[in-house]
Amino acid sequence: MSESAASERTSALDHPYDPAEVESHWYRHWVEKGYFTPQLPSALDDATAAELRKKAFTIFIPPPNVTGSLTMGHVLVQSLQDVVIRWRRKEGDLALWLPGTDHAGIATQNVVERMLAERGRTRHELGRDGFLKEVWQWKEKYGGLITEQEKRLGCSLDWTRERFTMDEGLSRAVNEVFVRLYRKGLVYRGHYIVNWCPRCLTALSDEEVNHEEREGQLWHIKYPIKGTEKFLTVATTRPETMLGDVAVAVAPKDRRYSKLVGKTLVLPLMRREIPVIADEYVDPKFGTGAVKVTPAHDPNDFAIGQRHGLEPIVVMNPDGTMSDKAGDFAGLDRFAARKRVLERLSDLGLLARTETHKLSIGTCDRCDTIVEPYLSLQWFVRMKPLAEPAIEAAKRKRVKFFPPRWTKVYMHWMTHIRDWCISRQLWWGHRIPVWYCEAPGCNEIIVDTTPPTECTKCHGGKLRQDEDVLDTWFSSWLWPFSTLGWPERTNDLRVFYPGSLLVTGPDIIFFWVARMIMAGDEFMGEEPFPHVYLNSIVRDAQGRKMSKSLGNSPDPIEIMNRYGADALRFTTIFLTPTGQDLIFDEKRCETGKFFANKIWNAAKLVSMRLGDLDPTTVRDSQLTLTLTDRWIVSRYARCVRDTTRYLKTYRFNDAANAVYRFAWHEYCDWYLELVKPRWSDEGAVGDPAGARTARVIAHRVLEGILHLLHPFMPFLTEEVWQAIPHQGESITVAPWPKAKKAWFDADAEADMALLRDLVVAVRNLRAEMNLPPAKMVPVVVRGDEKQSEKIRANRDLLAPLARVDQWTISPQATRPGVAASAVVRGMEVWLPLAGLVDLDAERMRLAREADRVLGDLEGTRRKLMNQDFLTKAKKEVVERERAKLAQLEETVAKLKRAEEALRA
RNA sequence: GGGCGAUUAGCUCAGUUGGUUAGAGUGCCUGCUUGACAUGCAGGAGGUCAGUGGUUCAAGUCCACUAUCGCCCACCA
Repeated sequence: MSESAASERTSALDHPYDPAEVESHWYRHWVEKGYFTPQLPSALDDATAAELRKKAFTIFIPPPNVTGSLTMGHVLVQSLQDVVIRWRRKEGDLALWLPGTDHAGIATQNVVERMLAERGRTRHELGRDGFLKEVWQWKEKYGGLITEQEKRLGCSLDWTRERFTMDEGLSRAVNEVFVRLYRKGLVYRGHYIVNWCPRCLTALSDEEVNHEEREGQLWHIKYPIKGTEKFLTVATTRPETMLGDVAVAVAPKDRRYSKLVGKTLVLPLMRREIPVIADEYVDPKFGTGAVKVTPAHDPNDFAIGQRHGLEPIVVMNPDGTMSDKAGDFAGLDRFAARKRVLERLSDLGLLARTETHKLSIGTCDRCDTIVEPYLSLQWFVRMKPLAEPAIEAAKRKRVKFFPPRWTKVYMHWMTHIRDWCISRQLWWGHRIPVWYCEAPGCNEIIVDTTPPTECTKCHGGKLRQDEDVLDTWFSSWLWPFSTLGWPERTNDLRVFYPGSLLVTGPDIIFFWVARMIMAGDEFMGEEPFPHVYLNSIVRDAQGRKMSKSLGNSPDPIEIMNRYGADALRFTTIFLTPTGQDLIFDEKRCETGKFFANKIWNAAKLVSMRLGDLDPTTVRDSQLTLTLTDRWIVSRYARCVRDTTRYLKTYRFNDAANAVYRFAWHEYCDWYLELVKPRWSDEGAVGDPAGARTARVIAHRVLEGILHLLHPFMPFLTEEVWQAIPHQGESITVAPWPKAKKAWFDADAEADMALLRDLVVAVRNLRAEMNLPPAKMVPVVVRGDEKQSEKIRANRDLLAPLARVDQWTISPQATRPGVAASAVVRGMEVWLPLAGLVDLDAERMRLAREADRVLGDLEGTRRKLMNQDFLTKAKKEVVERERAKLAQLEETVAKLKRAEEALRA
């Protein structure tokens, strides 16, 4: 490398670390270079496809809502995926991370309707087409916000393959799936009780309803028995539904009521005559043992009604007001009606009593309105047949969950699966591909992927498409293959399906994960991914889930502005516990920022000291490794091995931790400090080979750290890597480090541990004695031959770290008069400090230390006196205890001697 | 009503198949403008591992029960 290049290089790091600057330009560069876009040949024969398939590593992003903006939850999920995909890319895989957004039917429609409301308009004024035009406009304008934020975060997504669930291609897949399932008899239409949101005015699936336990009331109402003065008392939590009662049911074997079965009651307030029937469903022990039957407003009652041939009466309108079938109460809101009904019953003396009662209440996932069980005509998917292969997949471990406990949650839902209500009374979404012939008397239903021009039966041209759209998740569950071009057998589909990993929150296991597995099995014959990693839920310092509505989620963009995207990513992952929730506090981002700064400065130091040496051209044979070099190389190898291993098992925080600890506390704190004297210019004069080695090793390990850190901190690592000597055009695509076996050096690690302990002991003594750091001290060490030899050989290395100017090291060394002392690995270490030592304080310190050791010694001694331990414990454990005992006894003796010496 | 998870330093968490003195980050205390970094360096204090009982030579780790907190599932009106 030339002079000028070298100085240019140095200047790149020659200013303080500024994340905003570092993160401002790389993303565009990466995208322009196409690093995130795996290329396939346009003509792809099967053999080549199979080859590429082996190299492919695919992650499908959980598509965020187009209405969304980045939350801390997204930051965590996206960062985790980016870590994996960047790591796999560096490992040489054909890595695809496919981006996109979800049209989010209800959520988006709500947002746009709110916007219209601000302009004083409603969607009904605009009409269906006009409204949809508004939504698309809105989507064009704001739909890109979250994807821009993903770029800011550094997500290495392939934007050339970006998808939206309402894209033409994905819509085709949706229609195809609907039609196939219909023809297989797995999609059907019918009148059933569904969850109805009176605010959103649509049906919901069971998963879109949240159940909350609330304190409510159980009202006991007296129904007069026709032709008598007597009553039959029923209990209910929703008295307004009595207006739609068509019967009262009792348990068949309930003696109390057996005489009443078949008799007629007069429904209060409605004066309708209804029968008393017997049905197994009724639990005689609950309430009064008599149940009012309202088939149009309760799923159980609906079933009872069907068994007994009772006609349901719908007493409520879709918006939650009472219908014209509700007599005097028509037009009242359901809760006003409830109050009124109770008042009237009370006036009539028909309210027997009221008791408090815990009940679970269903609310709309989107708007929190209390959901109403409501009889209506909807489309459903028969789920049992789809669930079977998906259950097998988990049983046979073709799909594995991380952490594994989520498997149970998945299995429980799968084995208790119920049919999926997929029609929504909305405008924004995939229109159901069903047409009804309007020719008089025809009634033909046409289900097809493309709009028919005439009736298949009567050839009439008057066709009306079903008004409803499909549940948002009906497109999301196809995501892993619809995004790749299915139903066409595209090259992308052949190479990238199935994917490799899914990362998502446990809250959408049912909504999305389970359904994707079912769709994969059904339409591709193969599960969409072998591994599902469920990430932590992000909570605030008080442990509350971070959410928009609570307003307790900080804006990630602001955090990035303050700390940097790298810091945010690193911190989030560093903090996320495997399988537990993440408690996030913005201030913690300092961890990441300070670490980035540390790396920056270490690189600056190394870069400065390299001078005009280009370490990438130096061969191993030109190096002469010292103990320090061998040690850091060995520790580095360990770090590479550990980090890679943690990534493989999705222990992301451990991976981040491993790099952090090694880079900071081994490489910076010890290695760089240890080599400083060697690679200084003076050192180079005396020992040019040694100086070169120190520079090259420092550079190599630094570069290795950058590689390991790159998935976590992409911007910083690219900037620094580009600023130091390197080969290749981007760290993004430079190979992931491999730990060579030969790098592991147990001897070097053991020797360094001894030297480190000694340095720490001396520092410790200095601190206890309140010696200023500038003051140099003499040190006397008495250890065995081997220890003395090691220390003597490396004393120049230790001198600057321990601030020692004069060493006495020998097995025969003696106490130098008045001294502070310590025992390290059996070695006695003295700081001769006549006049400086506070004798009393030092004696007390030694006594305390001896006490502590004595405690351990007692425990060990007791163990070794236990006959059972000696005979039953493993031999090496006993041996270890014996060695420990000897060592402890020696240490105590030495400490005692030191203490006594101070008495004299 | 079922199921799951958590309980280890002031705070947030590690702690593999039981086996040296239970670790890390952060916070706290002390001392340092040591030519990369005060976003730093060095040193230190701080824990009866929620409780009880059991298995074992040996339990933070395995088993049972209890307590507290959190989450999920469930059509008792």
